[in-house]
Amino acid sequence: MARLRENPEVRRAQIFDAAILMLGEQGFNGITVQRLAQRCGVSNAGLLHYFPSKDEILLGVLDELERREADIVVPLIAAAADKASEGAGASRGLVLELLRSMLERFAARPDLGRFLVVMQAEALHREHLANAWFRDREAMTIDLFADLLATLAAEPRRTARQLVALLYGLGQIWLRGDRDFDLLATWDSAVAALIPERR
Amino acid sequence: MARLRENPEVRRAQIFDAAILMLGEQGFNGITVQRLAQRCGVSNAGLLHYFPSKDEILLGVLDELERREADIVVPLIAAAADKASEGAGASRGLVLELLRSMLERFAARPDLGRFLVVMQAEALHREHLANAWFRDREAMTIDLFADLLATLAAEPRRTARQLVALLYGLGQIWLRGDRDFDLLATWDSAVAALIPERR
Amino acid sequence: MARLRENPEVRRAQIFDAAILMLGEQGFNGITVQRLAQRCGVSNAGLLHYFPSKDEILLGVLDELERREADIVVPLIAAAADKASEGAGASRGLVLELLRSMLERFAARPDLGRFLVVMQAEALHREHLANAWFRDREAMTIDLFADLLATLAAEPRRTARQLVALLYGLGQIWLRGDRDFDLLATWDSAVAALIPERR
Amino acid sequence: MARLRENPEVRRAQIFDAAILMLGEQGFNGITVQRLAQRCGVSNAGLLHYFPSKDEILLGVLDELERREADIVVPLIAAAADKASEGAGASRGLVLELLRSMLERFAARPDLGRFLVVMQAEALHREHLANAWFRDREAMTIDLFADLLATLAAEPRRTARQLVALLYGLGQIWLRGDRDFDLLATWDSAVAALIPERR
DNA sequence: AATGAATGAGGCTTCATTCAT
DNA sequence: GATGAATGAAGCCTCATTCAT
Repeated sequence: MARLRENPEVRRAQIFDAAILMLGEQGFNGITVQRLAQRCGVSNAGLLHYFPSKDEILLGVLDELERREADIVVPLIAAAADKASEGAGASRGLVLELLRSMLERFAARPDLGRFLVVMQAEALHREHLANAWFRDREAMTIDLFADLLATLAAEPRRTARQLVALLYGLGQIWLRGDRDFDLLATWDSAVAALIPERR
Repeated sequence: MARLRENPEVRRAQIFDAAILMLGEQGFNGITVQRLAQRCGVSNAGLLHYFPSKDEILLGVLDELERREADIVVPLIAAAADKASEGAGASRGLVLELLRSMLERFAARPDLGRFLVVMQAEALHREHLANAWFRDREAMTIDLFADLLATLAAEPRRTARQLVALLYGLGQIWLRGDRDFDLLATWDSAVAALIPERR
Repeated sequence: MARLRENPEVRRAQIFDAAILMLGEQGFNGITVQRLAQRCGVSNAGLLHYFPSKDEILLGVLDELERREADIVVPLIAAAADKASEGAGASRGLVLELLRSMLERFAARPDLGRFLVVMQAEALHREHLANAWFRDREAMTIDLFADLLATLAAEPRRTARQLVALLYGLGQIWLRGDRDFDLLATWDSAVAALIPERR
Repeated sequence: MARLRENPEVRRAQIFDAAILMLGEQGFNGITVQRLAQRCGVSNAGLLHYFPSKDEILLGVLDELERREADIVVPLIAAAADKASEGAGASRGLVLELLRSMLERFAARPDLGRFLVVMQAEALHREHLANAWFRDREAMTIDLFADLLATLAAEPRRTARQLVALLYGLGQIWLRGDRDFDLLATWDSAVAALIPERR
């Protein structure tokens, strides 16, 4: 057998990508350590050398995702807050722009988007491994949106929920329909409608 | 063993309910013929006496759901169309009402809602047993909405997608958050924003 | 495949016998559900249809053994007690006879003897599945012997321990040496020496 | 990782001790190269650097034990033979003393005793790695005892077997019962009974 | 209608071992 | 001397399914 010794960092990244792909296709219960290993070009046992168990694979992926997300989202928000401080009048445009950039990230990595959409639904159940992760993530997102909308909407939390719902739903429809419509335009128009213009 | 001979119709219904519940919790790959049988108070083989295979259980449930849904939705739409024909001016109110009634049905049966939300995401994958079913259902729903919005929105299909997305997303958030906000009010306010008032 | 449907009682008995044989040869960690099943002419899963797990196989065997042993030993002791009550002077002979009959049972079923010898040693460890079973059994045996020796030995518990030790040890030596000496005679002579004749 | 470079001799001794301990607890099939390595503070591969395989670990331990034992027992016997040659009358006392010293060694190192007791039983099976070792050892011990008893017992081999049996059995009972009785006294009294006093 | 017996396939994980560093 | 990477081979158990009763 070709016992290919890879750089551990590379291997881990490779496993992450494959896991995101496969989990997004088949869900946690649908994948197999075996098949995941196969796609990574590693043996069954070889894969478990990096992650002690199947559970840890999912948790590891979530962990990594969280880290990456933080690296990206935090600066975005900081930037928005920065600009916003210059003048209150600018904030609606800034918020729309921020929201748009979130969807752009989604659209840029459909595999990741599918992973999130699928796992999120699977994790609805309280006993699911990833339930807490998605609960927390959702709560944080709603909180964040509500903060951003504080002065823009009469009921910021409600509008925040609507936006998050739209994000989930449009993403899913877009993925299911083989991306056969303009996701960004649909999103923008809905956002514009949901965040009322100041008079 | 108490070999309880049940009325077959009753048993089937009982199995349907249990299947919807468990599938909504754990997904198709998460459930087991064994465990489903257990919850129905039937033996492993006893369950498969009603459904030839695990696949058939899911397909059977979807079939049944489709039938029930048709029984309910068709009259609703007919009624709306009926009223609408009386005068074009009335239709916005009618559409809002119709949409609201759809969400009311969702809210009334959270187990069923969860089943749909979870299976729908799981079925994103082209190879999934239920992929076609959910694709068709979504296409029909979008078509239906687009028709209803024909004269109410500038881009009826786009608005239809937004509404469907909102439906999915709000449902999921509501379920995940233990129904800790007013689903109907949130929906109504979003719908009102997305379907512009005629001037 | 020849899907031979056996009488469940027969199957269980068959599994018991095979388990005793194999456990006596290879110990608990040395056997395999697979191999045990093979020797019983059942499939892997077929075996686990009778015992939910490998652990349960051992526990089941011990349970069954306990039951059988009780059926045999209790009457023996009752008989001894009965005879003994006729006249205290007779008891030494009775005790020797009783002990001899225990060893005869051991000699009659070397497979069972080996099972007990091997598992007993393996179960020395506190964490072993069968530790409690063998502890209890040993305590009971020592208690029983001590009772029988109450009037025959100056220190009944000490003599009881010596007898039990001899029982274990001779059994093991006999088995290891391919039964190349007269077990009963060796035992009788030791017992006679350890239980002093009344003067 | 702290790649602690240890003196090889020290490492080997350390591994021996850990192996004796773990083998005595869990038997050969119960231990794992991994776990043994862990207890030694070495990596998996690090352990196998000292012993080419798991089998070799056991064989190595037995080898080492044999060497140590020879170093101790040979002088003892020589001394006994020496004294014995002075006058035949002294030999019963000398034999009792010699036997006692064997048990004292057992009592002084319960971990080693447990190793011997457990492996000995496990090795009953002809196919066992250590079967030959324990057979040889037992034969030698019986031979030795029989020699010592040549003039002291009517049937030296029989008495020798009884003593060896007692040695095994008492050791095991003592270990199982958490050493809750006086091992040496129990042994001495049995030995005294089994080796008849000269008249 | 309903079940227990039985099974082949496969899933997660552990294990002893090899090899390059 | 010592290790991490990697693996093939099991091992226990679960699963969907079949079949005779």
